[in-house]
Amino acid sequence: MNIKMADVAREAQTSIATVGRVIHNNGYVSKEVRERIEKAIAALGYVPNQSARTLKNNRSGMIGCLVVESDNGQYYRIVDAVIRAAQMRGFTCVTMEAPQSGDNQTQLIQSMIGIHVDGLVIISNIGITPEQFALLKRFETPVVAIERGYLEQGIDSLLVRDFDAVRDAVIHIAAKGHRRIALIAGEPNFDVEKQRVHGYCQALADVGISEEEGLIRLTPDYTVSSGRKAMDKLFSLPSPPTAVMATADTLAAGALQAAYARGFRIPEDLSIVGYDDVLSQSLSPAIDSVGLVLEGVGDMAMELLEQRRKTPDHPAERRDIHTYYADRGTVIPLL
Amino acid sequence: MNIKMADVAREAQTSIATVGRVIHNNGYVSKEVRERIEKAIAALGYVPNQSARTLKNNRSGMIGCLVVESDNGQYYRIVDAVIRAAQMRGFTCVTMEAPQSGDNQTQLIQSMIGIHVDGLVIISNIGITPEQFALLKRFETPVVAIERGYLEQGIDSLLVRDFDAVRDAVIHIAAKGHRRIALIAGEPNFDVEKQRVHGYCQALADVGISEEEGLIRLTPDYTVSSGRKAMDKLFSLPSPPTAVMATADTLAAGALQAAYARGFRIPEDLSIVGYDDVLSQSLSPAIDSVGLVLEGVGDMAMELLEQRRKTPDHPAERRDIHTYYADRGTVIPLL
DNA sequence: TAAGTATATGTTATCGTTACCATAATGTCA
DNA sequence: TGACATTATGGTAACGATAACATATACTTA
Repeated sequence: MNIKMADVAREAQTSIATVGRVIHNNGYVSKEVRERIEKAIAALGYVPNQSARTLKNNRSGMIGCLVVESDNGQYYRIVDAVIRAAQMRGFTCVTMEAPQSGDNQTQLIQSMIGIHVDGLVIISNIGITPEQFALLKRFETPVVAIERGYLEQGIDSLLVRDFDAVRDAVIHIAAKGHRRIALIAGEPNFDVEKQRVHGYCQALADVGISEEEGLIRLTPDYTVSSGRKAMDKLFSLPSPPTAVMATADTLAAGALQAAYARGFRIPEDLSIVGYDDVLSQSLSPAIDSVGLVLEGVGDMAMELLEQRRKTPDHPAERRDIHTYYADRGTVIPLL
Repeated sequence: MNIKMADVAREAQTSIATVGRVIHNNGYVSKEVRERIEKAIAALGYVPNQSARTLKNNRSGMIGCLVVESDNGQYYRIVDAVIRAAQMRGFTCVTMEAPQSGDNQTQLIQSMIGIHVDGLVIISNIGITPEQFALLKRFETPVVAIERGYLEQGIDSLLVRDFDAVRDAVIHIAAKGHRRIALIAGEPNFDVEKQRVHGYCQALADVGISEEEGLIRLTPDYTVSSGRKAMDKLFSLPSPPTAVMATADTLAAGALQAAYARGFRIPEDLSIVGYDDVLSQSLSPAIDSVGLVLEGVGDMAMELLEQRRKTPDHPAERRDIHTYYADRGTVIPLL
């Protein structure tokens, strides 16, 4: 039972065109007719057919959100921010998830084009191919990338300054007198993780500590048990670290488990800092962590899309997702 | 630059109808023409216009996912399951989030109707009004509810057997000899939480322990700090509990912090069980928790929608989201 | 050979909304 | 009293895909 404008027009004894004027609140409509139409809309429960509108207007009111799966699994917080920001501006968000496979992505991007999204947010740390971007360009779909950048391909990107965040955190640790600072990180296959490892190294260089290979543990994934194993390895070094920086809260949580298993106390026996600030306040004790300021992320993404829509040939822009350091007292001065 | 079937037809020197036959792989098409058309589709980068299809077919290929915000904040895992299941079946998922306000929901539901979703999944623990359901019914939109049920309103519902899960967990605790078993739960304003509290009480009755008001702590929210405060209160009882059941991992995490702050050890000094199994394996020690089996949830939702579409007047059906008990050894026999 | 069927292709009304165009009654100013 | 806005309303051709219908060969089979 689909009510359309024609039904409303009949009910209000007027024409489709006039109903359109009331709905869009433009043109001339007499008070009486307007009231009759409004009454008819309410009575019939008329809801505009979005497909017909999209077909006619070439604008769908939809924003696509393409998630290429990443191990660190924090993406849903970003998706959430995007959905909220889109909704706030009257857009609807369609979310699609791509397993890492690859060619499947092309299909999903075609679906996005098919439903004629007014903008596409890509959340990923693995590659979208140049051909895929070309496809999007052909359909004049504004695109913004989050987490991993594609600036060189002319795509506006919204990135975390992972390098700076880790560097600052490690400098903070060193400032408390620590000299043997370990790093537990994921495999630096992805740009994000490379930046973090690099930030750690830079910090050491900054404060004049020489890098020591044994203090860097790269795990195959971001699981708690990987963190635990990494910390175990660190503890069994001839001279173990007095502080540890983990590039994920899950890894830090594992490190904590390893420490407790050996009867160590936090932070007395080991200073520790996590990353993402998603688990850290739940641990015992709540630990320091680097968090992302997600409030503005959705809005920034929407702004970039809007800007790109208006000026499609503007050079690609990079914006920062800011970080904060949650100090919970788990980095203490070395005795 | 929008390529349509007419463009493909021109390029392949044939008619729109024949292009349609190739696209839908039905009717008769000669080998040569088919090849010409396929070549043209690839060359032009033709992508079907979904809006036009929806308009003509009255099917959008979209599933709506309406999230009415709940405090416990685990909803995104369910959304994720729904998105995956929808995608698996060739559907696209549009997600909308409703703040608890209320009337805003009507607007979102109208949007869903406007884009002509083929089915709507409602994830919420607060109310959708009968009028809103009536609206959906008028547009013949199949609906399935997750987390909170609306069986009495004829809506298929997918529910967690919270009552049984908590009851079983508490019985498990009691079986180890504990008699003073505390409960840390949220305010039972929502059905979900009521069920859990009720499950706890029932378990005590089952094993012949008399309920003791002081051992039940209801917190205003599900934050870690609320859990900590609740546990603090429990510890300051004249005779504190020897075991505690929390209805959220965050609450359990808080309880753990409170225990450590007093120098207690887990599980030697306090047996503990969490809920949701989302944080618990990251804690030190990893604690027992009740988890949800989310694998099948998306599929069940899709099945119910499909069923409802085929038989709109079938009586409302209830299905269970199963739970599991993750035993990590934090419930130990009472000495 | 007539009748029927399998193969192959093209024409066009329809879905619901929009926006441009036409029509016409009234009001206003030189 | 024309000329021209202003107000008010209605008709209809797109948008792109679909499927019903029309048409026309070639191939069987009675």
